[in-house]
Amino acid sequence: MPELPEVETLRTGLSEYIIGLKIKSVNIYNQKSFINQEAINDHFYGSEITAIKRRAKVLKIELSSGYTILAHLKMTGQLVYVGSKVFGAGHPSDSLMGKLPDRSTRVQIEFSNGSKLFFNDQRKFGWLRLLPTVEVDEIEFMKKVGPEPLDDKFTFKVFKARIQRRLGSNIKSVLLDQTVLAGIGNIYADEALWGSKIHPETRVKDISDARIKLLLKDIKYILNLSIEKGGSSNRNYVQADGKKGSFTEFARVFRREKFPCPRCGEVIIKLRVAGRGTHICPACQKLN
DNA sequence: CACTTGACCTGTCCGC
DNA sequence: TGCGGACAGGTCAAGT
Repeated sequence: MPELPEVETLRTGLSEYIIGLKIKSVNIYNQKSFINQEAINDHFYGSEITAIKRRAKVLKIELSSGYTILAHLKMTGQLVYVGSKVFGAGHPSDSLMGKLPDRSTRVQIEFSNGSKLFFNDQRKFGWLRLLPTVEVDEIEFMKKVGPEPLDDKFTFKVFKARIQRRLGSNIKSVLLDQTVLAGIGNIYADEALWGSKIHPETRVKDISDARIKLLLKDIKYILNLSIEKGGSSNRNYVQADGKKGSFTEFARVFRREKFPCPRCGEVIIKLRVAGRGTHICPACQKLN
């Protein structure tokens, strides 16, 4: 899915558009895409959106009813707001008027002012889940998920201790492990490893402190840069108003196999690590 | 434990 | 053009 920068971009966009709106109705086209539907009648209809937060790759849309909609987009989920009736002609979501819902729409939420929020998800892996706000941080995922990498408290010392919980594992799987740290996925794992010149199959115990320091620095750099660019839009991801992010243009190795490494000119290759397509510069990122 | 594979789904792309 | 297989930004469960 959407990794941390994409979900964060979505959080910002949605906050601008839907905070304060009142939920009028909901259409659920795919039952599995909306968990805990039994709470809809009493805690969904008529409530207002009060805040939108993010933890790891999960969005928390808080309602005045004391309930929260959690949203996980997984690989292909989108939350798209169509609000031309509110913003008038020329709003970015204009181009989507009349195009949604489409065959990938799993849930449609209509607000009392006539605007709509669409949850589209080609592969149906993502979900919305309605539960009491006080229970959000008690669910299994929230309890076990690792720290936020962009938090000021996420220092070298913390990062090192977190990754060294898995000393014998290759660094790429560890970066993808959400219980070690939150929010990194396949794109930013590859980008950060290239930035710090670490081969993705390097075992954690073989990485020096100096290198761990560089890796942390690059993780923060790359996540912040991507948020600034509105996230990556390789395939399915779009922002809250349907626009694409531009980070992909700044990717240095991800899906750039056969292109030259921007640092040394060597040809970028693609491998399979941790069961995922993995892109490296074989000259910059050597194993040992 | 660490690691792999399969499952969940749909769509696209590539080679024959 | 059609068909089969591989692959796609994520996470879980089960198997080795």
